[in-house]
Amino acid sequence: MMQNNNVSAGRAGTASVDKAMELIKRGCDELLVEEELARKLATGRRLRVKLGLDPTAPDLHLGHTVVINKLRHFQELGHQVQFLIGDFTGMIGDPTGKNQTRPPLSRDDIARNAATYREQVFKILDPEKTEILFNSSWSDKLGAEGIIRLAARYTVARMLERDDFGKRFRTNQPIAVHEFLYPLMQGYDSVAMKADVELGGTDQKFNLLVGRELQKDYGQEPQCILTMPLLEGLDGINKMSKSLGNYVGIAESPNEIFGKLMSISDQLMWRYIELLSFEPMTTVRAWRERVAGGRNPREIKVLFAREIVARFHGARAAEQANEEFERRFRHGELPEDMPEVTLEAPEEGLVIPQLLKQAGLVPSVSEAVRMIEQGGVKLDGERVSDKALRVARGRKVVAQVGKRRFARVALR
RNA sequence: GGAGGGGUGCCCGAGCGGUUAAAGGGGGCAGACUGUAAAUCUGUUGGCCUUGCGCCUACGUUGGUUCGAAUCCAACCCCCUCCA
Repeated sequence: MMQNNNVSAGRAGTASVDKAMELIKRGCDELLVEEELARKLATGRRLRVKLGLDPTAPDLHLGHTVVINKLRHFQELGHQVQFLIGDFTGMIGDPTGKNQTRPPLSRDDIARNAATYREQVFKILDPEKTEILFNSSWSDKLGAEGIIRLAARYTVARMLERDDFGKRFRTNQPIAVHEFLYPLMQGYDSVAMKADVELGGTDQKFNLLVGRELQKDYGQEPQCILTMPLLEGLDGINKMSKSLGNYVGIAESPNEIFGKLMSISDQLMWRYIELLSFEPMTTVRAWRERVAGGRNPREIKVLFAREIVARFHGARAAEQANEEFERRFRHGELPEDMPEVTLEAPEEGLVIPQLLKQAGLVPSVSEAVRMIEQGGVKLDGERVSDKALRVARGRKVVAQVGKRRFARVALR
């Protein structure tokens, strides 16, 4: 399931450093400072690569995996990943972007979330080269005095360099004092971990840079920072997020993942491939040429969708999802399995809108009527145009609404 | 503490006494087409049934005025802007 891009670890001449740099830079937004990273790589040392995560919301989607994939690249190059669960910083709540405060999490919640992370993340990462850490283990020890000393190392002016702080300050929006602590604590994590590289989304750039500064302050070699773009959701406009419903969850079924990936636009496909595929760049370039030469982009999308399904569910599942998709959407056949329901019918039979509603295919009879009027309803493959149609007791039918909702309905 | 502005359907946003289940846009859904759950075009988008120019629910909350209110009045709740 995990492919090896056969780039071997460390101990390397400039040629392999160059190769490593190409892999590391793939899809990334910004790498600071490039020469420093090249130098670190050239030592042949096993680098400590840090990624910090909230202890909340462990339902990962493909957007989250963009950064995790990059960690994997580092592992392929032989380096050590340090997966940091921010159980201490979680109490502060990163003010980046949003303004709603999160409810504080209990120790149990955090432990459970960490376990879920581990489970999901190891579908991508190599457990042998991954360490999981909790920042409370050093932050708790700081105490009030330690935090004050830490806070003394940074100035308000520098804090206001962060775009959202600056903007809020200029427009008289509130900034709570503790919000300044977040970047500081995150930076202190890098000190405590002696991180060589820290990854994050583009929105994390400021926080990552604070880590660099603090490390210098503590007499350490500063970490390099690597930011990854935020992945657009299925709509191609907003960033992928669960609340917008434009996401592909990595725990979703093979058919769902496959279908959702097939539904992205032909243009967006390339973005997804760049950020999510592990295929070598040479292959991707060849794909682009093929499509530019008139090949159907659908073919490439299939390859990509299969790769992603295989990553989370294995190659067999990917193949089956592919076949199922072909059957249903190219040839318009019935899905492999569909929900079966048994409904009570009155003597004179059950009217079709009721049937659809009771079978759970539509949320209301009004919706059912609308669907019939629009020609979206089929019974045993036959389009239904009469909304007063009754289905007799004792019959078994396959009811369909649109292209994707099916049920096998028995009436008694 | 003072002065203003505002809360409308999934979201944004018009309406400012009747013909308003509420313009327009976004999103969603369906259909056509197709190369796919791409793109494009069209339609649709509160619920219920006895499908009728039917009934119920809905414009922050609660009351009131009126034959009739999202639209007017009162009180309350919440949000925003400016001043201090």
